[in-house]
Amino acid sequence: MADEIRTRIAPSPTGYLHFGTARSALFNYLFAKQSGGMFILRVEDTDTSRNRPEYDADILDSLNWLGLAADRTFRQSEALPAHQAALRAMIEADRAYVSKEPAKDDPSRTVEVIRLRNPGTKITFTDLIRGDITFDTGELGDFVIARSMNEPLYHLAVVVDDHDAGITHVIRGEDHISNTPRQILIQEALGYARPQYAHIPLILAPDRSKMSKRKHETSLLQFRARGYLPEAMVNYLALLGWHPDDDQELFTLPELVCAFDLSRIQKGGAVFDPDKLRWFNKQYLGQKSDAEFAYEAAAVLKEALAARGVAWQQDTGERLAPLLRERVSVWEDLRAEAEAGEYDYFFAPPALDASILPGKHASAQEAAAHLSHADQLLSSLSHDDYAAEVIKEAIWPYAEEQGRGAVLWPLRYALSGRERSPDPFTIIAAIGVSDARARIKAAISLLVQ
RNA sequence: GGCCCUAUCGUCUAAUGGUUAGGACAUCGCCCUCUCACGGCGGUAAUCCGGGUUCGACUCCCGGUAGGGUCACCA
Repeated sequence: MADEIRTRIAPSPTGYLHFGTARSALFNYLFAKQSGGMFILRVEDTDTSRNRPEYDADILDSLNWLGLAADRTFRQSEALPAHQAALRAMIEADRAYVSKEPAKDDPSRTVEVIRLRNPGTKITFTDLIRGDITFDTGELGDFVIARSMNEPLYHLAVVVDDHDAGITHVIRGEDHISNTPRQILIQEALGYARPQYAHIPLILAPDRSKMSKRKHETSLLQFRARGYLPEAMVNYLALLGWHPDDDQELFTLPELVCAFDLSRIQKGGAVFDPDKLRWFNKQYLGQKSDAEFAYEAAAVLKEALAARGVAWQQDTGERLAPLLRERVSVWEDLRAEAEAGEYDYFFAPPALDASILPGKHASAQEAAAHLSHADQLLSSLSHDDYAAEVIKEAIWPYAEEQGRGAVLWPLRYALSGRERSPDPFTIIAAIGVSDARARIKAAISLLVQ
């Protein structure tokens, strides 16, 4: 298919996959897929001094995790013969030449590098996002395209590989704009057709500088480990620099494929906003089935509680997990809260502070009386395992009559030992009636002593 | 510094000559409520500056200013 659209992403395995690269991958994927084209991954592994196998694996893992698996995968190092052939052709045609010059690291030694014979023309290319961009290539000089016949450099390798793979559209970060004229010069020396270019804006740090691995969290792996969902990542990244023609914000990957439009990509850089990512993550967490959510929440809780030595009870855990639905945006939040002891009281009686126990609406005496009455009401429930609604029905009329604050605060505090927590009925449903009554009795004795 | 790119609420953005400049996140307030969370309702908040062009500029042109990118025998 001569007019099939082919795009590519070309990361180098010198670090964990950066989410800027992930967004480039997403845009390339969307653009190719919406016309039934091909999305190609080329691992640029020619810098042997900086490559690491684990980074190579991480690129693949991360792309798969996002659902952006490539149709074909290449390693740039495999294309050395093609690079050499291109170099020979250029030298033969006198579009490049071997230059003997002092070595950079050791000027006393002479080396041979291969330089492009730069015609120094003005190059204008049409960027699909920014329009025509013109460079005067005379300023570039006869730049080096290979360290030797066996060591092609970036610009040469990119041009040859893109050509050989039949890449029709180069969609990449804005930081490559100034690389484009060099690559066009090489294309012209080789007699290759020019692909279409689209330079997408960069993802910026809050100070509007380029995100750096040093100062910011940029690896996709890290977001995954913190409990972000791939759907949220994809959705957020898509909207960072692109916008549909209406106000829709929630998109699945297939929906993005349909809605995506290169011409609606923003020109200016976009500041990464963790809060909005969290919001997206919450939306997708909310779409999980109850069973799936509870299973994953329980796993996070269990691990965190084990770390602080709190004995996990499976039945309580299973009743607690669904309650977390509206309280979690990202799994790491839940983990952090659990590790800080926020959920201990579901598994062990809390320590109580007698001065807080009565709350604002009741004296110590009144609170004790209310607790005692609540205990009595609970005693009418014959077994342990009731839904929160049933427990509420048992206690609510009394609370209405006596003042909700006066009854419910002491009750809730007696059960949780916390000034902030879910409502008492929910807690009782999770820990069981008999356990709840034991805590209430303990609270009463604290008040009357 | 040279070259290149960019410029709408705090942030992501909509509006491609005529809108009370719209939406989302964040934020604030109110409601719900024993507390927290969730939810509902509402508010604050923006066209970088200066010139043109035009009956009319967020929108087009020019000039400033600001920010960013890039200037390797790295990718």
